Amino acid sequence: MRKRSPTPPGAILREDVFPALGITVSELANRLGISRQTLHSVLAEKSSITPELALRIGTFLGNGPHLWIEMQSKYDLWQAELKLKKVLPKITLYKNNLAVQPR
Amino acid sequence: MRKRSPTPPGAILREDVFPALGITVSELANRLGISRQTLHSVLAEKSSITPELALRIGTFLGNGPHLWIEMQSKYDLWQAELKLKKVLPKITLYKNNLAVQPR
DNA sequence: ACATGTGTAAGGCTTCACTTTACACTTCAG
DNA sequence: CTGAAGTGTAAAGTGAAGCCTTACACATGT
Repeated sequence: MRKRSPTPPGAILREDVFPALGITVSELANRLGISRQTLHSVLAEKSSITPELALRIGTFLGNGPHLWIEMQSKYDLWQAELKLKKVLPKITLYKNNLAVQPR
Repeated sequence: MRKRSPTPPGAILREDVFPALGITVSELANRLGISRQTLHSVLAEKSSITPELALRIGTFLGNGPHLWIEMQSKYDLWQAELKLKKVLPKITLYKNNLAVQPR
């Protein structure tokens, strides 16, 4: 388990990618075909990058959706680990009961 | 874009992994800490493998969540491509307007 | 002064995962 | 044969999440 949370994809988009584009938030939203508020909510890390949004961004940038999918997945996994850290230890490892049916 | 849909993770679980365990669906659900119906719904491909569930399964099997996360991601991406295949072509590729502000 | 872009909030819609309760069916042990 | 256990399925209810439209306040720059 990693020590600290992976950077939220919205932060990467807001701090690294978006500034390099030289367009406004509103225009980017238009180009992506989503509402300005939806994009804003992602940039503000209020909502996550859905597969559809990854596809839109990936198409617009020309780099494909994978980058964003993976970033979001890692972030989601981290969140899930946090949420389940109390219950996970209760799940006992499966041991292959090689003893099937004695004959 | 791939030609046909990736195998749903639920199918892998149902056809490959689960049969090798030698336990009942009810018991697996118990071990995972989820309801029998929830597990059934995944096995029947009615619902997907959430990050939390991937964590539970990965912990139980001892192989970690990544396998399931990735399988689900690929499946979700395929679904999204299907859903957006009409609108994606409308997203025009970003061309770096290297011409910033003429001075 | 006015237009444009932005942050933010609210209301409403829709989808989805998950739970509990419930019923019908099958299989198998006693 | 009877009953327990496992299963497939469905319904109802809850909560979370993404997305949209509408709306308002604020800043900036022409």
